[in-house]
Amino acid sequence: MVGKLSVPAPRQAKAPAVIRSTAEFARHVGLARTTVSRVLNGQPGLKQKTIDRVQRALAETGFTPNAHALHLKGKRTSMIGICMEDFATPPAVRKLATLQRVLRSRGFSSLIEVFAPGTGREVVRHFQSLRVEAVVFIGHFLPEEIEARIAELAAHGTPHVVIDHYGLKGANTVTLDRAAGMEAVMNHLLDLGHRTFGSLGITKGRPSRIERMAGIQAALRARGLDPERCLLSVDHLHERNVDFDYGRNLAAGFLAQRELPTAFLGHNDEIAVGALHGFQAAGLKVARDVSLTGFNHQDICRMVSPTLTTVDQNIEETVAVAADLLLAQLDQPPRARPVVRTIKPQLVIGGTTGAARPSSRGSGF
Amino acid sequence: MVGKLSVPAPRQAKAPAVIRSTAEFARHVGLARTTVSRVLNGQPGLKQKTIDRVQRALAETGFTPNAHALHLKGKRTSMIGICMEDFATPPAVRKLATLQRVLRSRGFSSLIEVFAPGTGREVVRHFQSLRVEAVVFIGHFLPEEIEARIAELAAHGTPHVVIDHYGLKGANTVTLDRAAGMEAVMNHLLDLGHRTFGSLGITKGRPSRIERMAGIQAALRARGLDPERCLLSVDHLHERNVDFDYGRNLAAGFLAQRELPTAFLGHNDEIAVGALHGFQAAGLKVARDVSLTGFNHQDICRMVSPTLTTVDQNIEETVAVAADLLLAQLDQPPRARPVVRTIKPQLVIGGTTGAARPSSRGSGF
DNA sequence: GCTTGACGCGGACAGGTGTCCGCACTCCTT
DNA sequence: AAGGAGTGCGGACACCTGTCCGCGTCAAGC
Repeated sequence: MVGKLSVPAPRQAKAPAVIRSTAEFARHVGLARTTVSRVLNGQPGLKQKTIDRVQRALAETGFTPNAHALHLKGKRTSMIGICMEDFATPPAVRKLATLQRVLRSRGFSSLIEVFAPGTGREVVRHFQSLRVEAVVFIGHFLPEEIEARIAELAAHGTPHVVIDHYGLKGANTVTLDRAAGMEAVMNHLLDLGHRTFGSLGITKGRPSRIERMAGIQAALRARGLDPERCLLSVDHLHERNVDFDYGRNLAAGFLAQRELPTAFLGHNDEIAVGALHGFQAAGLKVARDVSLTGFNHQDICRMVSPTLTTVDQNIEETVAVAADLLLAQLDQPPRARPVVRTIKPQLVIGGTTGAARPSSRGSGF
Repeated sequence: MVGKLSVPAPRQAKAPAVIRSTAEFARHVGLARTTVSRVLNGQPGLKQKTIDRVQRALAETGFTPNAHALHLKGKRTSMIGICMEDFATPPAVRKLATLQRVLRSRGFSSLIEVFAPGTGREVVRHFQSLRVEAVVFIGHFLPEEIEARIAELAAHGTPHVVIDHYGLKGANTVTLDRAAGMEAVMNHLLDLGHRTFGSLGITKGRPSRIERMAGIQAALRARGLDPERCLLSVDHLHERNVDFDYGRNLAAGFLAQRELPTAFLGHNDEIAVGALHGFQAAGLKVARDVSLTGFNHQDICRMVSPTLTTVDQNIEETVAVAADLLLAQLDQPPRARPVVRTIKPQLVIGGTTGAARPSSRGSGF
């Protein structure tokens, strides 16, 4: 009775072909459709023997009620739409993985699409047609496009949350406080005696209180230093294509200059690792000759030598906050104003940062 | 008329709240439900003016027919269930990303779940209840569990394909020919004069013609060499936890031995990079003193110095073949016998492999 | 002004589900 | 043996859609 799970289904069975509805299933069991339905939904007033009969047939045939019909009857779809910028950014993938796990544990399934420029309308329409209960955006997008989509979602009463893209109008947002991250990095370096800093891809973006540059400037000013003179850059000289190569080129660019900062701030870990190789190739000993930091705390930070000082994104917390924010909206009337939460990152000290050399090549300081 | 996309919806509009059905939408437009339906489905016999009226309202309200009701009417769900082993393995994530893109381009959406041991039944049941059109498995799973799930899918006439897990009974499979990959690696190293090889995590798994060890042995035998004497291992001495650390530990393990092979075969890129650091920390110059290879051709291969010689998985082809195999099953009766396809990988030569030193520490050869 | 064709309306059905309700059968109890 | 509780049956409805069909309406052509 139990071990009868033969693999491809016996050839000449009385096989009810494939059971596709409760009606067929009931016929197969020899009961009325309503009776089966009552068993499936745990209603009282049924003999234990009958219940067992249905359960057994259920296990044997693997029949499952049609989720679409259930939804039509008013049951929630328990589907969450997730829009990814791409699958190529490791931290974004980690957020997706974490989010999927969290949603799963709360009984939701994840419908994942890539939200490429121009396809946004289509993607969101598709989610709407499937009546997803909410939509999550992970990454950075074209502001006008995502704002339009969020407006559409709001018009339909579909909750949403944006992870990482800060400053969108009308958007519930959870994002890392990158300023705090850079401030921690700067304080670490300043404590080590560094006074001149090279930017590796960190540029002034749309100014905001949580943007990287804001944290750098705040840390410098807090010690009475002038950001204009302390922070150097050769970013404009190089094209950003592959981050690793970009980092190496930036390092070479700095080395070609007259004045060399004592510390370098990588926009992310790949760029920092690229610069690490650039410096090492030039014969410098990183940490002793120059200090170097990354951002994101990816696996690669531990896979280089010395290990990279970097900033951890606190992805678990980010996703937990985002999920809470999202699910809290499900059974409530839409909020009047969007909610914005920032997450504090954490400095991870590795082997690429050390005390500033008393006298570098002369920094004009 | 067109620019009226105000963001949070005007406060005191005559707002038809949220339009959830064609009936409501039709009422909003001022037409009969059937008329609207005809417009939506492009049926003839309608005045252009009427069509325009509906289209305009459609654009304004963003109404979308309920996909679940459509499916109930017989329309295909166009959903594919994807079971991932995890999100932590970069090559697996790249396969997922590629597959998602390919499926999207063919009009299918991806429902992604993690197929953790013990949860398989639940996951597949969930897919079945949503009436997905097919299921893809990416990664390695418990053989009995996945075989049972595939049998269930087959019983319901749901097509499937397994990517990467070779040797499952009754499973349509697309997998990399790892033996061919290792054979290419070995021929490359043999051509460079190497005769003794250290295994970095490559063990004899379930023997099959496409398993790594088979390729190593084939290459050695083709040159009249004895695998038993040429291939050395200290794998058993160390615990495999974090691959990078494992690789470094293995390198240290070999260095502690009396005889040092001239070439080392990494089970994957992380292990190889770990070993690279291990060797470099011991003062060896990789490529000159020892050669080293990885597997998978991840980004990290170019981010170490020297760049890692490795094997590319040909992920694009793998996924294309898998998708074709999957979609070909959609409109056809189930095959009697499962289809198994193997993909040829490609050697990528980097800077970690070089000519064998004429006289190593003595290899007993 | 009348005929005719074009066009929109509204009722009906199917698809799978859960639930309600009246009915009939079975089996136990007295 | 008869009453009654327990239990299963089957019809009906709603959910939302696409489609068919008969009917009403309106405008154009003569």
